[in-house]
Amino acid sequence: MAARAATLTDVAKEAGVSLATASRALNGSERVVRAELHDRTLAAAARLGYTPNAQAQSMAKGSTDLVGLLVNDIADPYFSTIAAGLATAAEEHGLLVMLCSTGGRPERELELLAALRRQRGRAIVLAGSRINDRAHLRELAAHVEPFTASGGRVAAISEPRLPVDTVVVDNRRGAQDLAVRLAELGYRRPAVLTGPERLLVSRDRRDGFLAGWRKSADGEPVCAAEEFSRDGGVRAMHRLLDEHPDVDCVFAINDLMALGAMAACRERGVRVPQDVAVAGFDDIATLRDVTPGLTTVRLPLAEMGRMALDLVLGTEQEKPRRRKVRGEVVLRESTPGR
Amino acid sequence: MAARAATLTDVAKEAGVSLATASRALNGSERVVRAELHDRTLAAAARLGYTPNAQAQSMAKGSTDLVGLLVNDIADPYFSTIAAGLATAAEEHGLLVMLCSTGGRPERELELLAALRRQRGRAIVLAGSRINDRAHLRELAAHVEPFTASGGRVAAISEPRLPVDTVVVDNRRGAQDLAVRLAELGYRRPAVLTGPERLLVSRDRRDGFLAGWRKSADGEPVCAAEEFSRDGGVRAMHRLLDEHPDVDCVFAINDLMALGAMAACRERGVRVPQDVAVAGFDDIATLRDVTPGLTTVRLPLAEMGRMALDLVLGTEQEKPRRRKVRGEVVLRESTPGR
DNA sequence: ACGGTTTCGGTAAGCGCTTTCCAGAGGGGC
DNA sequence: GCCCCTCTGGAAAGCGCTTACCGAAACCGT
Repeated sequence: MAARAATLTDVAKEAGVSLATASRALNGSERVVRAELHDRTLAAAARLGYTPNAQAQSMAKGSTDLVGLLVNDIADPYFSTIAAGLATAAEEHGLLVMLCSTGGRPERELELLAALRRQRGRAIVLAGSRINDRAHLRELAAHVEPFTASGGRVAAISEPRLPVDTVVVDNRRGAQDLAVRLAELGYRRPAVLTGPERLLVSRDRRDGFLAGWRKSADGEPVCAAEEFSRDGGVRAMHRLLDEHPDVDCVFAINDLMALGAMAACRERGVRVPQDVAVAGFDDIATLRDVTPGLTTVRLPLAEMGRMALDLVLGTEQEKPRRRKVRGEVVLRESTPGR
Repeated sequence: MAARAATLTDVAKEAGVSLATASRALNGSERVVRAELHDRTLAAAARLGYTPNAQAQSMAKGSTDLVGLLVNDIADPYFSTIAAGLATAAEEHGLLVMLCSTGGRPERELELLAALRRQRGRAIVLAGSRINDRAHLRELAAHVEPFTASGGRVAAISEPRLPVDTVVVDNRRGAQDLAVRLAELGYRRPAVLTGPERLLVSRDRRDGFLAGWRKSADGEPVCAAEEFSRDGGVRAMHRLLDEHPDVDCVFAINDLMALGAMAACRERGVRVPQDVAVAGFDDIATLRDVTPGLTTVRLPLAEMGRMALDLVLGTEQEKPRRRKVRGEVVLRESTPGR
């Protein structure tokens, strides 16, 4: 049971070669080992069920093949799609991903960042939304700085608040485009279902929507803030319908909230889209088949994961790079127009 | 830039204490260090931005706080929900999760298992569906055996095909229960949309359904096999409607395929549930709001992740343990009955 | 006051690898 | 026949930590 795992020393002994030779035959590459010894070593390794100890290897080499990924919630399709994209890219580079879920808790984000730092990964990707909190941002930066200073690389997928390479989602612009389209479709009494104020995504999307709307139509959108989730969408929509039963279209800050909003409408017998139109943001794949088809702003989520890995693996630049990602409005049946 | 990260030796020097003292003050716990030296060390560490090197620590200690999780596809809500459950449990134990996505490719599964083994994690959880392939199963076992032999722990979430602790999903039973309920609801011309034959989940659910059906009604269900995904569901449903336009209810082997099936119906103007009823399996959270509400078999996915971690962290038993998970039929509007 | 027991720093031996450096063997050119 | 070079194996020095083990100092009871 607790028989120690076979070590390289064991293999060397078993094969009757030196430690150095065993290492070269099994893992190293530069130096050539005579065919006979080579085979003998491999045979011995197989016999003992030897697997190199990655920890020891990376200590000796001074580098790892780990990259860390920090997300808000891995069960959220937004993040799991990003993670999948990043994982695919990581595979191509022979890297292993350490995926950590913060649950949106800032303290936990710091803890996990520290843990990732301890692991001495080659790079870390921060995929959660930044929150509007100077103190937390400072602490984050305090972790990031020494990591990058000692050769680690960090990238973020979110708002460009950290001095690191960032895949910036143009949330304002996407929401603005959507607002313009909705106004063009003839809606006149809009509402916005937002997440918590401190979440930058939420703020940016709302502000973008407001800006777009003001540009193209009269009437100020009403807002309802709730938790950033399906259930938050339900609650926000109920409140909205209580307080402003006359709205004719609703922009939910993400698809999950939009889903909740539609569910709330169903509960009350409010018809979508006849009585009220609904739109979301993200274009979550599993939600492309809801009925009525949900109008949304498509984000290339998997691609964003890949981009972040590219940034973090590319050669370091003087200044943090910014890769902008634009969302594309996708009109579906939930907003047929008036 | 590439200035080496601060090491414990640096800290010790900076604080004017010995390496041992620094180690004890910062990481070790047993031995007490006089308050003055303790503070001096912490101050020095802070000044240098020191972070312990987890690799070195675990080499020295001979144990890690890593647990590996192998899934088929992290973008699939089935797996991401399991992953989230396991991650939550891992957090409570202070463990870090290395999440790897195999993409359903058996070779990749082996590669990743080897990689995880190299990392010398404390435990590994295999969450993919087993496939019906003796050779592959043997290779898998060949990796698992030496890992467990040297003190590593392994658990699986799937079919009990591997000699390791397993969270067994009673797929047959769940599908059988569903078949019985559908028969009771008065359906008479059933069909099954399955995934690839080699996937055990797929086979078990289909066989369970067939068994349940035969028990409770006449008429043999027709089957259509396709890829295990939303798009597979679309294709399977189209084929089914071409070849057997008279089916009155369809059981798709998972919710994603069911979603595809519903989409296919919509494309053709076939009404769900009036013309054909649809049911799925898993009860994916994001799909609970599709319309019509999808009848399905609920699996406690997050809980399963947690159970797997418990198994793998619990004390080792002589025999592999099996924790059975039953699915619970949830009837919704997609199967109102005839 | 003295042996025995704590208490607490420090020294050094690993943990499992990689890699530098050295040495011996063999080969080629003159 | 000798020197120099190439080729390949092995010895050993780390990589950054933890943790026996040792020894000095402080403290106890008698």
